[in-house]
Amino acid sequence: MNWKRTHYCGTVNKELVGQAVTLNGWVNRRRDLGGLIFIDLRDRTGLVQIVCSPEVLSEEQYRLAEGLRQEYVVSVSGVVRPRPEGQANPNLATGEIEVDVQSLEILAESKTPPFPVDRAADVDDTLLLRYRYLDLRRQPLQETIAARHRIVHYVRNFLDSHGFLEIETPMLTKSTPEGARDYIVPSRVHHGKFYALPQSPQMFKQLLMIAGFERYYQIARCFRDEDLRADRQPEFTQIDLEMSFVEAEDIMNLMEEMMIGLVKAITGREVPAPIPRISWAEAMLRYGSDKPDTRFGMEIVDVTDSVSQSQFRVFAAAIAAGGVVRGLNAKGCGAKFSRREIDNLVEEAEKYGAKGLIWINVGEGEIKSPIAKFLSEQETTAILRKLQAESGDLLLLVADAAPTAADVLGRLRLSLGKQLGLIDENRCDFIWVTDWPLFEYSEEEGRWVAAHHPFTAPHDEDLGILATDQRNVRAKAYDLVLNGIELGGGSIRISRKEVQMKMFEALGLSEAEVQEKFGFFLEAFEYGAPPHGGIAFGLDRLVMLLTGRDSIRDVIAFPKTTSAMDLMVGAPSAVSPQQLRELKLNLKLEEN
RNA sequence: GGAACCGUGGUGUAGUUGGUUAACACACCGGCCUGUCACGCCGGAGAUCGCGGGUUCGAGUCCCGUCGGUUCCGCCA
Repeated sequence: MNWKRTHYCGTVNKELVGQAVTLNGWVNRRRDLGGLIFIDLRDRTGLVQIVCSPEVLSEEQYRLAEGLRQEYVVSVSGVVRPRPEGQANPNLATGEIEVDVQSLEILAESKTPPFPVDRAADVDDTLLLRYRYLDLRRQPLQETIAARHRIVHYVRNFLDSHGFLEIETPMLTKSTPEGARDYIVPSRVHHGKFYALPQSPQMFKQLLMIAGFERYYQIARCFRDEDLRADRQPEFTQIDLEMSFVEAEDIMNLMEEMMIGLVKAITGREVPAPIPRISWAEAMLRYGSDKPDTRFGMEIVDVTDSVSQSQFRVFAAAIAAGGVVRGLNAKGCGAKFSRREIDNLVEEAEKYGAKGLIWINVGEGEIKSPIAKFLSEQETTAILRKLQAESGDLLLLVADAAPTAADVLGRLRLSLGKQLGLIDENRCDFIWVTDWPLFEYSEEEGRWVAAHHPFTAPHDEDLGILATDQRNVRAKAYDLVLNGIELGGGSIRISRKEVQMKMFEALGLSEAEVQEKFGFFLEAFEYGAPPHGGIAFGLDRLVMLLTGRDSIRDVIAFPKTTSAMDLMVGAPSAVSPQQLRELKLNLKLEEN
């Protein structure tokens, strides 16, 4: 018997009635009625019912059919026929027909699976991950992994049609000082020396620009040895690209064309072009976040000017220290919230790092607030006007240093937006956040560090203050944000050596350090580096959003647990003494 | 590094105030069953309650530790 399939299970339909077909697949479920056996046969396209009848099959073949169990792999040949009157199954795409089996072959038996493969059950993750190949057989994961393929395929086609070349870069590379903790790999040939797995192909893609490829991309695996989250794995994939002879505009325009097309292709949704843009400073002011969720309003308003002369000590002290007073209007919550609920908001704000949260409950012609008596008539009126307060509203104010006020109100805004059901889950709100600060101050290290990475170009107008006024240097950097989630970011890079040297100087790196870490890179810039820039998107997060999953593990075929273990293969694991000897490594494990 | 929640037959759960025989459904095994589709009916097997220690006459239950999972903070672009 030839066991090779002529059709896929999920594609057998009425048009094939009367035709002989051969199907391959797994036994999803069997219903043995004694003298008649129904089997749902499953392959990656779906299910189809096959019928084994003693009137058609030989005794030997029927006995084979009786022995079938879940997850057996079989090949069946038979004739497609309509189901009898009233026996159609509307829940099945192939529910109007069935296959009358004439011969069957067991290609592989299966042990009873450790968890049900054929139906949704909330099984312990440990078990699902240990038997990941069985979990992957289930419909939702099959669909997600297939969607991931379609997304990558779309991106490859798009970039190919725009002249990009897919070029691989090394996985065994060099540890760099800035950024995340590296995964390191010992060298056997060079004792005591280590490779690092790339956190991103950043320097390589810039070198490819210097090499004259002009347009590069890569579906690049990246590694960061940091603690995991629902949306963070230690190895993840970036859609990474770089272009020469372009400005930020060019990259953003091309990328929004790609993203809008991708969303259309995968979800069928129309996203209107152009994607709105907002500067980082404005995003922080209005949304209190560098990745604003623009699916709802409730924007933050600065009222510092209105209370600059205030006698109220909390306001006066914050302003005297160079801080701000900002607030947001929780529409209708004044009338709706109990005192208890308002107190919870205060507590929440304190958890986010605020010294306190001032609330004003706006009533009909009067206000209720613990600070009502400290504010002058004019101040109150100005605050109400700026926040467009109406009767029934609840105003929430924070007086603090600008970054803290922004952060606290930004988080409160998101939390209230969720709590009040203001977020329309069906919306697909992209926004570009541009003009990021080039530096941020690291309290831990007591110096300015690169906000993005040290190759990001500053704005031309800010070149003069590069090493003197780090706080106010803006970068030619842009992030693409979708529904409050950062999808990716990039920048125009520094392409002149003297600017790069000034950048390192501003970061407080010594000449020797620069030579040791980046010498090869700087040298390349002496041989004709074109102006260039690029961007990288987190593929896993993108797939997660486009398929509506809520964990990155659902979009990676073989993911790791929150403690960075692969429960299927059992990694990480000990290595043999022989391997350690070759590497000249001694383990000095601390007791307990 | 820190916090919270979870861990009971193969799977999902129940298990009262600590009380002696750990319950239910599905899956599994055997029998019956020719139109099922979460097939049905009858019967059966299957658990040292994640692991270690403690309190107690007695621990699935209380306490401590530990391992594993998940979520969050720190960390991470």
